[in-house]
Amino acid sequence: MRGFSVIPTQEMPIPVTSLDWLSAAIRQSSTLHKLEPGEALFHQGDKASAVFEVEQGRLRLIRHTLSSRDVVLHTARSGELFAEAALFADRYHCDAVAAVASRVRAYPKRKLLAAFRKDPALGEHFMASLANQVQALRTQLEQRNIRSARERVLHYLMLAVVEDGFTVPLDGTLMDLAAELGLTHEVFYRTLAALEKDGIITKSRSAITLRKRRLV
Amino acid sequence: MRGFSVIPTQEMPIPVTSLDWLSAAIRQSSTLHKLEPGEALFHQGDKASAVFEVEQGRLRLIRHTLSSRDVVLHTARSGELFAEAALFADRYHCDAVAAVASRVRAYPKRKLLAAFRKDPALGEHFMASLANQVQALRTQLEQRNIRSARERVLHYLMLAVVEDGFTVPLDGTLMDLAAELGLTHEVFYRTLAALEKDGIITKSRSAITLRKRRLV
DNA sequence: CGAGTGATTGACTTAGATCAATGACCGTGG
DNA sequence: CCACGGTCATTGATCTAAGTCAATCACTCG
Repeated sequence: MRGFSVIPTQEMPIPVTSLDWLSAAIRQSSTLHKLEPGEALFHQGDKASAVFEVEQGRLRLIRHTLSSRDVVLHTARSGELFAEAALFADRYHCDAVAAVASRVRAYPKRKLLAAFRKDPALGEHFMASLANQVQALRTQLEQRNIRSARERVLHYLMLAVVEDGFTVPLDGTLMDLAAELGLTHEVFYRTLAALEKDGIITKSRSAITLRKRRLV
Repeated sequence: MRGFSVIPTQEMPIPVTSLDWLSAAIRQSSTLHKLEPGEALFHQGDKASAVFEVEQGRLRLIRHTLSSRDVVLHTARSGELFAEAALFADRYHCDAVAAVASRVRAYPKRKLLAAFRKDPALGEHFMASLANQVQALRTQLEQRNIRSARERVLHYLMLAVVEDGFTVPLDGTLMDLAAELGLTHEVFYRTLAALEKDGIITKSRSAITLRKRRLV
């Protein structure tokens, strides 16, 4: 069984979709949108009316620049919340376009803000979730500063570890993990193989385990 | 004169130190701390009592892992706010250690929370700033997914542009910029040189300018 | 006027990307 | 029940762009 491990949210690198509390409180006023591949959810300059959650699929946030080319600001994946800044902005400052067929839940900005005002605890929740995301993203960025694949992977593993301090449960595919680390899957496989050969980790289908070490 | 350009906060890649409003409101209850190189500001497990701003210097946020080695979660630089998550956590989950002699301003958590409760607008401000940081960080991460130095630099330039859509003012040194882009300064210089040779940009001491292009 | 730092360019090396092939596994439909 | 197509995992061979080492020049600051 996967996807069952209880991982402290702070520890995890990315989505941290603990907007369950959000859903619970605001679900009823949210709406669902289905998008064809290539279809736009909103455009740069549109009135910012909602914050979104990707239920399924993948959306690209794209900025159109004056100097011709378009720039991808972010790719939002399954489970992620995006366009949070819409809460405080008047208009969207980029396009959101489905990269593949996607399903998106929209949380109306006014409702959210109203809910936050009415129930400050809810607002604090949201604030906390943002703060955690900031931390996680900064950590991921720090990780990307590590050039060596081996060190990068180790950096990740040491942080992705569960409470025992040694086990990293594997939830998705290794390919996805490779992408998250900013490595090609080939290099990632090789690196894991090398680490295993050097006795630094052991690897099973469901987890990677750091071996205890005496010396640094 | 540098450091004078007015850049919409959303656009910028990283610090976005628009906590001026914060300072204004809470400055008086904040305290200043001076740190020697190597000196710790707080330790993993300490009661989380404050959020900090680097006024000068550079701090490393370090997590101690069970599997011996320490991991750098983040390096906070001049102007950056850090340990925001302390607001919602009971204890710090990493050490903060001065990388060089540094000066740090501490904003007591209780004061901040109290202020947010008393003046919801202030809280919303803070929330907005967090949301913007999340966006900026995600964008920077997207940028790091671009392997080619040339494309990465272009990606950066197109987003760092001021309102005219073509001018990127140079505030710090090119070396710093290179680091921010995750490139060695040599490669960065070469890339800029190549882009200039190809007529895609022009470069002066104080700015880089994207040349208009007809075709993609 | 020297020391220190940033900017710049050349030469060389290498780690990671890329291309390719193979086997394991899994669901599905006949 | 099995053959087939698809995805993931894995490994080999090769290539190249980015990293590394190194040298030079311009500039600023005491």
